[in-house]
Amino acid sequence: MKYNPNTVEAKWQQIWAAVGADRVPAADDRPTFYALGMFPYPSGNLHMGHVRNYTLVDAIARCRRMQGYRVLHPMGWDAFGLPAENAAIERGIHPAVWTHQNIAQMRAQLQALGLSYDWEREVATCDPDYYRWTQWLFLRFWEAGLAYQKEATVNWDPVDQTVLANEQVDSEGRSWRSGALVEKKKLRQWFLKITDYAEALLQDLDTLTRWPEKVRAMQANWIGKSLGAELTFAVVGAEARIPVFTTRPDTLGGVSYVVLAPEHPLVGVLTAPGQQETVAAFVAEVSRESERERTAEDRPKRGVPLGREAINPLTGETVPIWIADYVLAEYGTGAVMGVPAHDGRDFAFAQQYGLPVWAVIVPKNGEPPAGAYTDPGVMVNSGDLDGLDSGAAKAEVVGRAEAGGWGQGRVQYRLRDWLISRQRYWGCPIPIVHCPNCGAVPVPADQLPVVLPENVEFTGRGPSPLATLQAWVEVPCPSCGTPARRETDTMDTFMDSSWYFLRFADARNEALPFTRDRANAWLPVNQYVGGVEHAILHLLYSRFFTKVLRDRGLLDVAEPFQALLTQGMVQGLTYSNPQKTGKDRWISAEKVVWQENADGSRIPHDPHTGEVLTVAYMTMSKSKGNGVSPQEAIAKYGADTVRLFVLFKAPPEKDLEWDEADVEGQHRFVYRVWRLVTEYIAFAGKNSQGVDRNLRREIHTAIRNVTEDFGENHRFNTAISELMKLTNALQEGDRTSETYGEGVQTLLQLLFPLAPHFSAELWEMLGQTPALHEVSWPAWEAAALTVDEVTIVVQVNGKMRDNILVPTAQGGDREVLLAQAQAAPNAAKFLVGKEIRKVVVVPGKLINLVVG
RNA sequence: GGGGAUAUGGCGGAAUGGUAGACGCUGCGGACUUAAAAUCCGUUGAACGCAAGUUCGUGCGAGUUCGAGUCUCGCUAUCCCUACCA
Repeated sequence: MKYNPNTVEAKWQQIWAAVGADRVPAADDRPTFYALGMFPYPSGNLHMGHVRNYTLVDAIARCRRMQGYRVLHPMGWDAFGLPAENAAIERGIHPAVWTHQNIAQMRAQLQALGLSYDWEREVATCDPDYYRWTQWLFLRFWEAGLAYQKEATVNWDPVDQTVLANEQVDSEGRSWRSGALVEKKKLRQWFLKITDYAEALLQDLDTLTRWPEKVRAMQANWIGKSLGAELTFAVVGAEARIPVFTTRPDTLGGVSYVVLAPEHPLVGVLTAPGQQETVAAFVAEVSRESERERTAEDRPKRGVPLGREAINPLTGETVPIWIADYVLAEYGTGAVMGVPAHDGRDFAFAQQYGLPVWAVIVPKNGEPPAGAYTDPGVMVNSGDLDGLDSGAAKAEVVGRAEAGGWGQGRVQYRLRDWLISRQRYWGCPIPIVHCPNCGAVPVPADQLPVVLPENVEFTGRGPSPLATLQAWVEVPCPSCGTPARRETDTMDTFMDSSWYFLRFADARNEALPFTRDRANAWLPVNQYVGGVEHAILHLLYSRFFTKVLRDRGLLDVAEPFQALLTQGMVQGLTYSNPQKTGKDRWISAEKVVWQENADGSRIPHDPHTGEVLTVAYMTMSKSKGNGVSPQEAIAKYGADTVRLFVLFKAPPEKDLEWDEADVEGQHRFVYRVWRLVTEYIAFAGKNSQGVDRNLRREIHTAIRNVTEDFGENHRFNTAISELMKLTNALQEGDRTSETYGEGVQTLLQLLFPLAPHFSAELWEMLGQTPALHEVSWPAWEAAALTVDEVTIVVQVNGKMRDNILVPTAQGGDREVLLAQAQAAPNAAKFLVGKEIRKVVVVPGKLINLVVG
């Protein structure tokens, strides 16, 4: 019978859906397993990155089902966000309509891959049934004092009169839509107090032993814990005091100036009369610069003096006070003590403006470097601290500061509170009403959800569409009934995705986002799989949510994701013209002009200029035109081949090169199995007799190795190579033995999690019942793995010289091995005239003769 | 500047401190075919050799060990993340 992937795949997808093969089974005494891939944004089309991500999770989920777990394997949609609003602006289609169309299309694409989702738990974050609970959870944060408002800087497009997201500002600081230079503007914004959890988020990284080291390091860096001190400088002739944060209190004696951020609140107070204009001009100039300009590398540091002096609390010396663009208002106290001798940035600044450099630490041995000396050392020029180790001096200075009331030790985190306000329509409305009497009042739970109004006009200009809808905005205060106004900001979409894994545990609950029991039953996610691009934000926010919800008594787990796998990118063949720079150097594959050389090799050329192109594998992206459509690949080869290819070509965490020849190779493998099994079926029943011990050993070796490869490390690439070996062994094996049938069945069982459709079909054709998705994972028999004789490697001085064959029982017998090794002809050559000084035996493996 | 990762044939990649290169791709040779495709068989790290085999070989340099791709120390290169974070 001819193998037609598309027919076979459609058939089994229908069968599994009809019998509910992928639904979470009712609770019983089996252990649970929660397998999750990061849910996608419904752009409308699946790309290869999705295919790889979800195939990995599916293989894990299917294998765990066969191994006797109750598996939760859900899928949903991260469905709020800007692209839907852009579609509305550009094409006049409502974001909800556009989004739901895309979801329908992508759901069909996922289904064509044969992914074993429990679709009854599907969620879309833009549906009121979901975002109602996002709002409900926001109010739990509010109750806990973890949601608050404050002024914050936003990107403001002066032409369109609208707020822009960071990703809508290009590298030159211009609006993507209007092209106007983006300005900074202060607006009152909502924040979540993630900084309250900085220490817990940092500490618990240690418990995530099955996360990649890389991701844990990235999160730790992002949280950025620094141990140091806050020290206070008094100001000559003024009441004000300047607190600074430093990690190097030992260098306090070397301070030659104090410097504030231009935005520091004390700037106005402290500026001397004669410096008013200079300072005002500098502050204005800095505020005009974009973040990018201000933080650009190798840009000279700039500043101006305030015309006033501060008093060094340790030495009593006076030093000038400056403001400078290299000091950040948001970090620490927004003020820094300038120690040019021991800080690279301060050194550069001091050089620029001729400020003095006073060294107070020298290396233990050797000469101090020409620039700043930032390593530990010995104190000098520091009065009674001289001779002290700089580490000890740190503690001493902090001790004196605490005793003298001018400072104390302090922990500083780099992590900032999470700004969740977005001035847009297509997001979850923040369930708050602003009342002139009561202030910010939460919308009562029984009035949730605050539903997004539908009759909205999208222009891309002016304030958020929500703010212009008077009928929606104007409501009575839930508390006192006074006419009040709804909050018109919506939430960052990361809010929606910070708890979706909890909703899947109880997706159809209409009374709560989830019950505590269900959450506890399924969480933490046993295996989470996604791209490393979410290593910080999504994963950190989800951890934060989980900890807050635990502290609010909504569930009992401290961490949402027990094991994390960050899969590599999918790369495509990429043609670029080295003569060009920028976006137009990429030539998509179908546009490349091929010219044949005399020797038959084909060289790619630019279709416009005729220049020779370079070829490389690069991450697939629209702009490079190097993407491969999953739909086309599935139509051409079938989902099983595509699945096997993405699993085989590289280990999961490495980048994967989409190579058509390798896809063909995988297709050949599928066909080979098909032919092998159908030929066996045609043959079966004739002469089935006897056990083929060698074949049986290969079968059970394959079971053992594949089972191990399906463990925590998810080595699907080597699992598939084991299956290829088993296939090769069967091809060479004796069909008349009864072992052959065992081999064929085992092959299909092991293949099922990876390539479910055609293995299920062949299983059925074999006449096996029940259907393959109900069959459990095979176990290997230790007895089947034994051999009568083992090959022992003979080494002389550690070099392989010969092999000997000995009965298994004697594989560790020193005398036997030594005698045979000396007799082995090729080894013997290297023993002539030499004395054996030592014999090393590794039982069952090798014997090494050390001679001299 | 800080952090993380990686380095093995023509290519993707395998190798609990014990036969380096499994498995696959490509290339080459052959079978089948009127021919081609498909399929099947053989071969495919380098050098020397008729062969048996020998020598070299896992980015570079040391070290530990009977034995190192693997462990230790020191470098180099590439990639990714992050960054005036005081």
